[in-house]
Amino acid sequence: MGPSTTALSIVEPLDRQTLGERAYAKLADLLISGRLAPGEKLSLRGAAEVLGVSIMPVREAVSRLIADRALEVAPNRAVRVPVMSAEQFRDLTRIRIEIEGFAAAQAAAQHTADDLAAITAAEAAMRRECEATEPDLARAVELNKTFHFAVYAAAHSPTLLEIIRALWLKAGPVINLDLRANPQRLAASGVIAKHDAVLRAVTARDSDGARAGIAADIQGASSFILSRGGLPD
Amino acid sequence: MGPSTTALSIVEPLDRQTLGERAYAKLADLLISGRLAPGEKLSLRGAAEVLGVSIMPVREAVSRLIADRALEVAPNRAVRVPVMSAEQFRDLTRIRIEIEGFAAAQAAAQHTADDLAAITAAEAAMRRECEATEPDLARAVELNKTFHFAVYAAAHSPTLLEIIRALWLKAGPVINLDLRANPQRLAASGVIAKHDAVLRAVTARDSDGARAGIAADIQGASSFILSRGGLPD
DNA sequence: TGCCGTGATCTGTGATCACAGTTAGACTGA
DNA sequence: TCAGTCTAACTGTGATCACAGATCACGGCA
Repeated sequence: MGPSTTALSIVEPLDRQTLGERAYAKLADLLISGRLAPGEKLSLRGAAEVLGVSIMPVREAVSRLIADRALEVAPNRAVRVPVMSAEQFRDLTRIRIEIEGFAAAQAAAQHTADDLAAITAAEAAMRRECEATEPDLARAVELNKTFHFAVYAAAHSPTLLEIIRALWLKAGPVINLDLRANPQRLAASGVIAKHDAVLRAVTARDSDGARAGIAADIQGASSFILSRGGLPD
Repeated sequence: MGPSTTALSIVEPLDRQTLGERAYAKLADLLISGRLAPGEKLSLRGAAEVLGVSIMPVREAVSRLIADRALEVAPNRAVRVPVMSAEQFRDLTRIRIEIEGFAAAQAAAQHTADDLAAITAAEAAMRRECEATEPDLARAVELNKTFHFAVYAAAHSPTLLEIIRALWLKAGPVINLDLRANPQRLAASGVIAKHDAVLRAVTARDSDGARAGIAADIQGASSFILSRGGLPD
């Protein structure tokens, strides 16, 4: 054994994440942050070379993302980011409002002091970035995600959190690609005001208010994107 | 080309599903129908031999199921069906009621004549099996699944359907294992009456009624299982 | 000039091999 | 008889090879 049993009992965990998991995390991040555009093709061997591993870990990561419908295989066997029709996007928005709204309501009812501190901090960081003279778009996208998931995490339901993560995997490419094309949406659509409403509702343990706030945030972004008409069908 | 161009235009589709998909479908069916018990270990090579393929397709299937939390890898790297604590099961039930209830409400509002016919037929088949002199348990489980998904399919949302399928993948082992141990639950818990209530609500386009009916069905089974106290923690 | 066959190169899928880590069983020692 | 050790047979993970199908560009024929 080691030099000391007591020392071992402390250090133990030793997160041994597999290469496949790391590849999945990397690809998932690219999707959620919208750096992989809808329709973009993805080569297993190409991705493997970029990530500096063999194609085996990439295969596992990609097969998981395909199972989540975050990627798809074309009839030609080519792997690509799905192109979402306007109707599909409306459907996804409806589901997000229902499920993320539910999570926000649960968060309002069940949050702890730590949860509230995390949510408050995330809201402040997001506000600071958006009100800066020259906002960093990539950072704003990241902070938006941080805020939402700080709220959802306060619902204390791992299963629910996982479902929402899968929804963001699908919505990410569409939403954030659009945001890249229209940076002014950050200021125009009143994201900050809606986040503030959510924060205040959660603080007041107002479940209906939290649900409505999240719904308004999601619906706002969705309507903006649909109004631009960039989606097929 | 072939002997006739007109003939080709008819036959074309030719579903070429991969071995990995078939392995996934097979394993998923085993989980949903509860033939894989919580805690049961699963060997990649063993499963591959049973399925008559190499371990590669099984690896893909298993990694997808692990991503869905329908399987888990123990710290020893052993793959097994997760053992769910009572608290986790309560959490899962709460989410199922919310999401499957939402799907039922949507189904009530948006179903077509074909949907209604499928739901009606599924309800009748389930009733027939349960009221038989000696009901076939495995068949009853299958028919219960058919009825629920006939309802959910009427919501016409592929994304929602996929989420629910993932939920059943988690709940299946617990629910159907318990059902195997307590076959009398089929008659005792009033499943038939609840399904009938759902059918009537959907027919009447009563969204709230459909939601309540599904919620009662899920809650009924969950309460029964929890009352038996077979779950750890 | 326009079109079609053809081969090189890419794709994902599947099989096989290699490896580190764990586990269980048998064997040895007292 | 029992405790300890050590080997042999597993486990999942990763790499490499093999293959069928798809894509695309080049070249020859009409």
